[in-house]
Amino acid sequence: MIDPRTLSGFRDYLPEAMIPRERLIATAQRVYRSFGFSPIDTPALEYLEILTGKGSEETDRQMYHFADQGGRMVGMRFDLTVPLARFVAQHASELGLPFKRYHIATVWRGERAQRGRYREFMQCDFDTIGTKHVAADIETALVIHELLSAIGKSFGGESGKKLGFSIRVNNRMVLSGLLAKLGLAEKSVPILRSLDKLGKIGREKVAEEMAAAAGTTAEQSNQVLSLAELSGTNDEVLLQVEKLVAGNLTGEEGVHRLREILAGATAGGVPADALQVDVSSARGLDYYTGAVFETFLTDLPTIGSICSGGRYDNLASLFTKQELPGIGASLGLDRLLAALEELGLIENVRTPAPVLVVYFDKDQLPAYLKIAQAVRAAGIGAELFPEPKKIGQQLQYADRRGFRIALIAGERELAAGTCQVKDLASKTSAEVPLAVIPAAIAKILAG
RNA sequence: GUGGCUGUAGCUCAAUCGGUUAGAGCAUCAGAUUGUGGAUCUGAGGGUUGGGGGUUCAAGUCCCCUCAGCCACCCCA
Repeated sequence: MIDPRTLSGFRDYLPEAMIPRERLIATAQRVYRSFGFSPIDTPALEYLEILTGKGSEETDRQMYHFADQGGRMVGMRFDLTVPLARFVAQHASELGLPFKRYHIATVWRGERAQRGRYREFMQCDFDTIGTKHVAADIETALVIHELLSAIGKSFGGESGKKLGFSIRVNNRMVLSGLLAKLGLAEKSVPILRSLDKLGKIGREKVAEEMAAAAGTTAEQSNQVLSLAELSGTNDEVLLQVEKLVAGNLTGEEGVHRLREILAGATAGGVPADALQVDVSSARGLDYYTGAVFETFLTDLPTIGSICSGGRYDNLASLFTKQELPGIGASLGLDRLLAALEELGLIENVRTPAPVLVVYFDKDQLPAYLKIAQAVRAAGIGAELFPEPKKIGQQLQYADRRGFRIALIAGERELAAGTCQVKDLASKTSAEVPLAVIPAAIAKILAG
């Protein structure tokens, strides 16, 4: 016998996991579409040269790649942003700019699996290509906020539990500006990477790491750290940042754009405390050039960011001479799902249909088929139990799968042209004429 | 990819110093004289103790390798 097993970091999805997963996908689709983003898809495999050298050395190392049967070097997509850059460069003339798309698909990363970190997982990306205007930055913040709010309503809404989250905003121009002032512009990648760990390892370790990785002096490290350590309200932080980068155009522009994002988000209906300026948040991906976003769950920050993104103004430059700036973010669907599970926000439902038609009288199959079809015709999912087992067993099945309603009709009811509509949660039952079954069900489902 | 911890039934766990045929609860399935569920009772299935090798008269228990999970690093959704 072959041991049935799955690779490390790769998982099966049982119905109780897949039902909330599909619900999450549907929520993301709805939100993205409501902002005018269009769906696209791209291949899981690309020529290796398309994918490598876009994120960082580390991402190249984590990429799954191999030679195909024809000897071509191919890679499995590591994210959805790099394939998007290729896609837009290839189809720019057909798409027209600006182009807004969403893309919900699986990506693969060959890193060690952990809680909330998998080797195969789904990302839900949305991006706006072809504009540098801050309106796109603002809209990105709005979409992230709307997305997480909608997910909160869809998942904890009825149980009374709230899905708390906070969005951290930064702009890399602020850091680049300061680094330029300090004569460290060339060293920005290692410096940003060290800085990103500030919350985790503390100021002294970061300073040590910067000195080792980028050769910064104590004074330079100190300047960079003093920027990252600023605290207070968004306005207070920005005032201080402004002083530190004063005199550098890039830095001043970064501060200006951060202010515009905050103001725009407020105008767009985002509560003031939902967005937090965090100057130390830099993100490891090298391709970000401007605004940067990260989203953390208030009750489970340790699982990491569940929705991150930012502005990249020259990602497509490797594929085309046309200037294609972009901005967007990605919802980590599987990580979020792991978090929701851990927070107890996922109800144990193993059926996608709310109604079970009991196969009660073995000679009445046509009547049951007719009833089930009438319910479906009304837009409500209905399953007919596949064999005439004892009624008690069928009800037990309905309970365990999480059905909301059972339809029971025996000889007596069918002769009278009626059917019992049983609310499984309240254990109450009403006998109604066959014609009004859908209405009776709809009433229970709505209540 | 590096390091640490862990691995016994589908799940949660027992099993004395290495000592006979590896147990229990939950879950699953089947019943409890055939028109109403989450309870209870009875019974059944399910394990080469993650896999492989070694030490020993004897290994779930000790050693090595390997696979998987968790944690840290790295990185990130």
